[in-house]
Amino acid sequence: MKIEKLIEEKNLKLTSARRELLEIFFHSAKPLSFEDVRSRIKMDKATFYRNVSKFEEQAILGSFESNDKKRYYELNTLPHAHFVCKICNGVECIKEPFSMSLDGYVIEDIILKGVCKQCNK
Amino acid sequence: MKIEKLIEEKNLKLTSARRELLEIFFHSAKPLSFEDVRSRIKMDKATFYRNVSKFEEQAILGSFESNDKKRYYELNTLPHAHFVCKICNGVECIKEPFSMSLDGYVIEDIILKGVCKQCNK
DNA sequence: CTCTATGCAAAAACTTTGCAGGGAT
DNA sequence: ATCCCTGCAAAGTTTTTGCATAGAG
Repeated sequence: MKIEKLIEEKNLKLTSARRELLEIFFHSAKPLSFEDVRSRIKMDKATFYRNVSKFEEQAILGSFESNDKKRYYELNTLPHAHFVCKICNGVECIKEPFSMSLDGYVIEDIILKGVCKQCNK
Repeated sequence: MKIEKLIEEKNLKLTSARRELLEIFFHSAKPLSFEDVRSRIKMDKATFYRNVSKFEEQAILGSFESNDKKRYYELNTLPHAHFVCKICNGVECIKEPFSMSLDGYVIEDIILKGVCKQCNK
């Protein structure tokens, strides 16, 4: 199974906390904050943050800071942009691939801020 | 002078704290955090945050959350993108205008994340 | 058995709020 | 004189760290 493989490749120990955490990310279409994860499973915040940090170091997860002072994490898949709504604070992945270039800079992520479809009605 | 005019237009009182704060923003090429402002003038954090919030309500300032958990503020000028470096946490304004559109969404700001020119060497 | 991971509690970092006194109009 | 603004202190939020115990390999 992919979780076992992923953990083994990175020389980490597969604990039940890590399995549950990765399961959640594998099944989520959106980036998730600690609060989001916590609403799905009981996990100590220290365990959450230590694990997502480790997973980021290992390039399993990526993250960004939203408008609401929370950090959102997601699996490192294809590069794509994110949309953060300033009304509802919702976070969405934008499928369309981005291609923006700036001499001398490495662009790894794009965060678009504004008003989402829902709140725009 | 423009500061007096701006404050009067918005029906606010012109205090010395507000004058100093706006002077700093008028003379800065980059968005600034409380820490940045604090290194230039002595101002209580409550005063800083209450003022920048008020200025944001009045559309005098705009802001965004960076990678370092700090909020950066700047004068509301022409829409432009920002670059946040994940190595040095530096924030820069990107002059080139952006044009990105997504059906149903209102895009007001774009934050590019990655590695800046300096750190890329 | 050894070494890393977990959970709890306390601390850290940034921002917000309450309150009494001060200043702008 | 009135009403808004300021500074200090305390509280609120999210994330990090210390430490003893538990669990994976």
